[in-house]
Amino acid sequence: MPKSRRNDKAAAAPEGALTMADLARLAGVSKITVSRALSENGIVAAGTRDKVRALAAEHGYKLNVSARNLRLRQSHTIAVIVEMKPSVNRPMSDPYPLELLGGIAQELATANYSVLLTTRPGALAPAVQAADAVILLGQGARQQAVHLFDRLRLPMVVWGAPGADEAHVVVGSDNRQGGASAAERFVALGRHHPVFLGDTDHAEMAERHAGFVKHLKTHGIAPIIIDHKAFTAESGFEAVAGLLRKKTRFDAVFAINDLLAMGAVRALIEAGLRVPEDVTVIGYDDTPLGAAFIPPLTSVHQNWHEGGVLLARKALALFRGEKVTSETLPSRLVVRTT
Amino acid sequence: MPKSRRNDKAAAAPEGALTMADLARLAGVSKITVSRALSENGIVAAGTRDKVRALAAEHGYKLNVSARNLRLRQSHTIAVIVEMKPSVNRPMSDPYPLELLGGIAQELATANYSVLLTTRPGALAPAVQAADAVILLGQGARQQAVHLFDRLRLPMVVWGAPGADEAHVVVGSDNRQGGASAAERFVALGRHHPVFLGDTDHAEMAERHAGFVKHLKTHGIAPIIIDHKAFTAESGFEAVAGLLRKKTRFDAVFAINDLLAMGAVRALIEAGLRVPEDVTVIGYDDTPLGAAFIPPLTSVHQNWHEGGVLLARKALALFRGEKVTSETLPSRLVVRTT
DNA sequence: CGGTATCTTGATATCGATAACATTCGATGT
DNA sequence: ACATCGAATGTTATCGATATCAAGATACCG
Repeated sequence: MPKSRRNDKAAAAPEGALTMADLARLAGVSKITVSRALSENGIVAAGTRDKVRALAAEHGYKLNVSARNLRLRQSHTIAVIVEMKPSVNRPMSDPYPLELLGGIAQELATANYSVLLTTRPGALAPAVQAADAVILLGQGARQQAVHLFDRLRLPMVVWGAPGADEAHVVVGSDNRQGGASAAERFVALGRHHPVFLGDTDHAEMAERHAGFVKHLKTHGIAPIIIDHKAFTAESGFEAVAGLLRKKTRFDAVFAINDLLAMGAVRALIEAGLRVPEDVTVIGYDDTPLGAAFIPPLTSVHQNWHEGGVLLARKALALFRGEKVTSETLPSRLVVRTT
Repeated sequence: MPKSRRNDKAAAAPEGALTMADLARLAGVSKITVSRALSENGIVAAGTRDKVRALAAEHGYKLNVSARNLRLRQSHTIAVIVEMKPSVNRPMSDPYPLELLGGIAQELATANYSVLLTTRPGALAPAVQAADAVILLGQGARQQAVHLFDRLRLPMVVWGAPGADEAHVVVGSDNRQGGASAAERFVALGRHHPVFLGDTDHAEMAERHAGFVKHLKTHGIAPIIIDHKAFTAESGFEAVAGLLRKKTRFDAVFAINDLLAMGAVRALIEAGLRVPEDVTVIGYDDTPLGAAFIPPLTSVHQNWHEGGVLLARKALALFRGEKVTSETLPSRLVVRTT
């Protein structure tokens, strides 16, 4: 069946490829009238508009996007650059980028925009450069981000921690508050020897750390900090096992990641301790896995979907030349068993 | 700064928007020569080509994709329709769609194609309809898929199980073989009372089930089948706990998913059984989580990245009118502790 | 009934790149 | 020396939609 496809094109225009000119002929009006009738804000007599729209629907008319974009000198496209390979920093095991993408796609679809997906190496493709704006996911707001921005010269919005780098519009979760909410719970539970588990170099994690430490300080508590580069359950296990071996005294663990938290819980249970009675544990990201974990993990939830929606809106606003500011989404502690 | 953006456009073309005509003037040749010089297979004198290319690079010339696509009557775009919301069948906790997407994006980028990402509701957007082909992810090869195909009238490739529905080109993992490889290992380990844990209604899972059962049968073994709709660790835990309560005799568990497998392992360990000595467990998908689990999970690995690459290639081939067939990727058992 | 305001529609030019056909020029053969 | 061939480049037309400016139709006013 597909064999003749190529020829179909060259031979007969029909092929279902109706143009505005065709519609115009059918309706007995001019091209431009069809254009106006089909557009949202075109000024046409109600009767004409209805007739044209009916015809368009009947014949399955499809707008030629390239032609419109060429004429309007814009692409109606937002490029999303995602880091899709797993790495030390991003175990990929979480749904994070997908949920963000879902939010972005949904929001842009309602605005009649398209999502052009690329990985970093593909960012120099002409189609990307023609985008109306760029959204950056999973790059960590600094380094390469700036670089790409310079090269592309496009309005850009970044997901991450609104760090010192205020050159970009950044959307991200309130990691500081997330850290604080964990601290808050520990205080409420009367824990006095909390442990922080995670990489304090990473921008977003550093925020969680800062919020955590600060809140504890107001209660006169200084946590034990375990600066851990890896993000796996195994490393969480090891870290806590190490503490236990050294007979360090602690009664609470805040991990910057559900995986680490799960490893920590395992280590505690294997050592014969009770969770949460002896040691209470809080993770981060509120992954489905943490929720399905046994015992179900208490974790800080980030609203990724909404984050995606926000990224999309800001990208569009930026393109339109509106004033756009960075924004931080609230995170909230989801209390389960641990 | 962005305030004047709109006017910039209307006012001065400069704005970095160099066209072929501009380049032609600079190089002292005609537009078409520039076009040929910049294209891969244009016939131009080597000297001219180099001069033009140098100029293009120097001035940062960017091809206007809309114009090219309009003229060539194709979009150089493949639409990827993904189900991005979590569901009973797809816990989203696995990297599955992202890795596929990564493979697709990479392959299409090298072919100078763009990836247009949409969710199902966005599939009727003009930009999607203009795509050269469509790739469907996470829809389960039947139902809606056909529907969309009819509506869109586009070459289409689907990720999933090459079921009875041979109307489409389907790329997927060899789930039957995956199931068989689990059975094979159980046999090799001398286990005689294996359990199958998973939803046999779901197309892909049904394949795993079939392969598993069939291979066991050749060794005269009939597994216990637990037809389980949920895909969470908790439900895996419950299922195995139930078996233990009923004092069912079993020495091996094959779960169609790492989460279920992890739950199963937990149930076994909590019941005082040793894994893998008393009961050996095999999961599916080889997720980073399973690998980081304690004990590290033995699991069937699917090559998603390659799957993405294949989907992309087939989509392109289909568009070009070449003959394209469904294809099944081998899966392999990754043996770890369990 | 003339004249102006309003509404609706149309003719033309244009966005930027490329295919198809035309042309120029030097080289080669006899 | 002339005809012919082929490489290199140019001219023109075109893809489909829309902004701009102009014109026709209708209504309303005094």
